[in-house]
Amino acid sequence: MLYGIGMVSFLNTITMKQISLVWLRRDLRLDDQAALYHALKNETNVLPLFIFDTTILNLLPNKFDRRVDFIHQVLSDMKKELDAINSSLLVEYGDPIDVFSELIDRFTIKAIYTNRDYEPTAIARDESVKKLVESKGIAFKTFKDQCIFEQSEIVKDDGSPYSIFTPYSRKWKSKLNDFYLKSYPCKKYYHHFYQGDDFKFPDLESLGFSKTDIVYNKFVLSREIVRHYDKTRDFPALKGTSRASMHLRFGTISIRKLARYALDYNETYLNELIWRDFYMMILYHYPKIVRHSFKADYDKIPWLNNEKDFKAWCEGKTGYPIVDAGMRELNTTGFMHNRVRMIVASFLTKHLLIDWRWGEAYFAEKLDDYDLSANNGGWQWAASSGCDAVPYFRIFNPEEQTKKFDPNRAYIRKWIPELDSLDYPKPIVEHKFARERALNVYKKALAG
DNA sequence: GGCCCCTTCGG
DNA sequence: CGAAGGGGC
Repeated sequence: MLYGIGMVSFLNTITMKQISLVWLRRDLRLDDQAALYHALKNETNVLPLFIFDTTILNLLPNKFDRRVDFIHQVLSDMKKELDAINSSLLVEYGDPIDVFSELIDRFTIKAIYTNRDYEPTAIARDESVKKLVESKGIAFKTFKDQCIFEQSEIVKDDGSPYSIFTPYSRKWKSKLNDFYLKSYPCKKYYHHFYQGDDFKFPDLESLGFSKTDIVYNKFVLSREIVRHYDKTRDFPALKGTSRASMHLRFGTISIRKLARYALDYNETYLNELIWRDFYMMILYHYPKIVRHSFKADYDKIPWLNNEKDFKAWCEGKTGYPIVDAGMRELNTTGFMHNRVRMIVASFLTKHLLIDWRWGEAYFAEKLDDYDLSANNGGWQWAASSGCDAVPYFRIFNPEEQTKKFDPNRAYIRKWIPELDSLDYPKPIVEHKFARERALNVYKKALAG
């Protein structure tokens, strides 16, 4: 009897097709995708896998999360595309280590292909998965896909990483050539996709989440916006930015495609893409910045961290219209124009002397395009604690920023309809007083 | 064996 | 694009 059961599972194993997995994470597309390309080129029976990672999902306080809904919609589209070529998509739910333990028993897996992620927790996760699968004789192969240049590809002549953007970007541009921007021609090897069984696709509710107002559409970059980017990007009332951030975050657009556009049409736009590479590189080399100031001295600042002020900032009730408009845009849509992100971050860290970590955590919760490297970089830039940050004595004046970048107050009025009524709050702190206070607190902390 | 040219190939 | 490698001389 025991012999019989063993025999059945033995037969199942040897008759089962050997497959290779492409573990999708923030690269949710089937074209110009590095890991997918290499898997399809080198292997047969290639099956894409996505894991709804409970170690991430369990930390999301709001079950109406646009990001989870977005991923779910993207995967649903992808599955249709794969179904159409008689292939499939494997979607799992759980801690990746447990999921892979289970998959190793369920399938005969030859190799796992995936694209590198540079966040410390992702690096640790991938290390432990690699250890697990390699102990079972399964290859674990990783590729560069998220950025143009990663890790130590752009370093100073002595091999050390840059911490100043301008020389970094110069080196970046000098190293760039068409080959780095070339699209990975995945379609050429589509016949190597796994053929056969259809795998169950979970609905959003079974993952513990609910439908939101987000609708996923394939991202189309506007050539006109990129062409005029340098002239329009700072005006939040205009449609002057590419709105690519969420697609870059989840990989529904290829960075190479955007960089080709940028190179052809607008240098300023290209620089913004280089900032993205720069901050990913910085996070890779200095993972301590997740919790600590890049410039250690700045962790000596005695933040006031007034809860009432923080709440007013979060809710868009500081009495500073440009700040409040930004926060309301964020709370309502999950997005905030980048010029306004800088203004609200400067206001929180300098006017209110609230720890940049509080602001960053709030953005992490609310931004649909939230990305650790870019957000940490942006917050530490505004707080002056970061690499190549704004100097501490440069404090954005909200009124001056408004005059320059929202002169007709069109953006402000869009988000604050009650602006001219008594319902709109008085400023929670006076600008001149707050500015002097910030200067004194920063100066004293950095001197001591 | 050494050099040059041309093709291939990598991310 | 630029490096590497094969073939011809």
